[in-house]
Amino acid sequence: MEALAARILARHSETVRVKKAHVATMRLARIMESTLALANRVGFHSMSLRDLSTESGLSMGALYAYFDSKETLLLMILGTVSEVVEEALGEPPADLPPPERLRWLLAGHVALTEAMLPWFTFAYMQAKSFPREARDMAVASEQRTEGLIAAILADGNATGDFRVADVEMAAALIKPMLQDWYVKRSKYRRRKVSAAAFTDALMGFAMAALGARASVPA
Amino acid sequence: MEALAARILARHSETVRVKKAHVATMRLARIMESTLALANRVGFHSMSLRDLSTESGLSMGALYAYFDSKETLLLMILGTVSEVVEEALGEPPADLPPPERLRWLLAGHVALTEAMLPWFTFAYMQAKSFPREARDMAVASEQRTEGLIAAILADGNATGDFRVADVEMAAALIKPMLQDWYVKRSKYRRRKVSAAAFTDALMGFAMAALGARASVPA
DNA sequence: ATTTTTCGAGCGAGCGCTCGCTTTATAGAC
DNA sequence: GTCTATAAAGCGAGCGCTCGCTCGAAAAAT
Repeated sequence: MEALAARILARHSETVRVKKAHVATMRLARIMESTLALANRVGFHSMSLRDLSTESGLSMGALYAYFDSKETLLLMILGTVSEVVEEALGEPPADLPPPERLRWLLAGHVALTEAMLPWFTFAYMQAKSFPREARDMAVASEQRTEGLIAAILADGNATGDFRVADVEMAAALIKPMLQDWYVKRSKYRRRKVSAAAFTDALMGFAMAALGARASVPA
Repeated sequence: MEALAARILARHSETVRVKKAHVATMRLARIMESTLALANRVGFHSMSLRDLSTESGLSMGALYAYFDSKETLLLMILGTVSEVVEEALGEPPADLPPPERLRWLLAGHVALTEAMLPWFTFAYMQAKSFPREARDMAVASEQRTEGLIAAILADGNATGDFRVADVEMAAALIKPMLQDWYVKRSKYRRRKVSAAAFTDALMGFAMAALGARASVPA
């Protein structure tokens, strides 16, 4: 969490008015934690900054030393999510054959959303009904993920590992399944499905649908 | 739209204070139209009743003759959606073999969400961050859909049409693909994917993943 | 003439955000 | 170590404004 706060501080150094980095990082971490908890409970829009003040233990004035508007607070979170996704999944290992590269991507996405669950649920749920910039950022990040899937499918068609008629459509169908892991997290928790079990099921489902010649070992 | 308004009137006859049915139906239809348009643009919570007053052409006071609170307005929409889903898809034709019954369900769901797109996007996007009753209603409706899929898969396993290891998991993966049609409607519109094309792609994808012995004709 | 429907100014509450002030941390002089 | 000057960080009442909602009166329908 503090590592993520440090990233935010680096990216928004101009709007954060607190000068000592270690203080700013610690407080930002607490602000993010409180914001995610509150916003995922009642929605970002319904979360008042007085609520956030109470939850985080900082005064109204102190909060505004870390962001200059509620929208900036929103962009801090969305920016962090898309940045982390790009870093963790943006360059699939080209040396792996497509089926294993697909598993790498799916497993990585599941692991990442598991580790940063409140961040991803926030980005998915809140971004829709908010200002242009915020929504564009969320849409771009989703398209990026879909593009990563499509690229692997196209490669797999070329190598003969997959037999996919419409690469874009297949990627468009795989992505919502992948997202379901964090969008409907409580459903899988209730059914006691582990991250590994979900990844295996999704991978098996996708491989069969993609006309893969043989299944890939876990 | 007026047919849907008539249903709402029947279900909320106690809160609607306007007595003449034809007046109430017409106004309710306009209120629903305006609400869906506004809420899908800026979010239900951000939509003020003054906005709704302007958009619908009714005064603040007139609006409150049709619902007693903003939350009731929300429940009117969510209730209509789950009611319509249950009526249209609640009883799959038992005489069809499982693969064709699956196609019936998927095609029906796509057609229904296509015909009532703003209603479904509203239910999906807004319900999350709202009062208990509203959220429970949305969750129950989604579980119902997933249950309908699972029942068909189980039947297909019994007849030998499908070879599905985990029926619940397979249904859990198919549903988000199905929902993607209306949740990400603009994506498919941009790519010029028709409802029929989407249904075919989804059906083909699912059948392959379910280990079906042969494909089903459209 | 009476009921039915619509109207919109107005209410109190709560919103995002500001700003004059207090408290806390830091650093040089002795 | 102690004192003190200065900067850094935090505070919270209060601003202007919009919100959901009400209600007495006007308008329309019967």
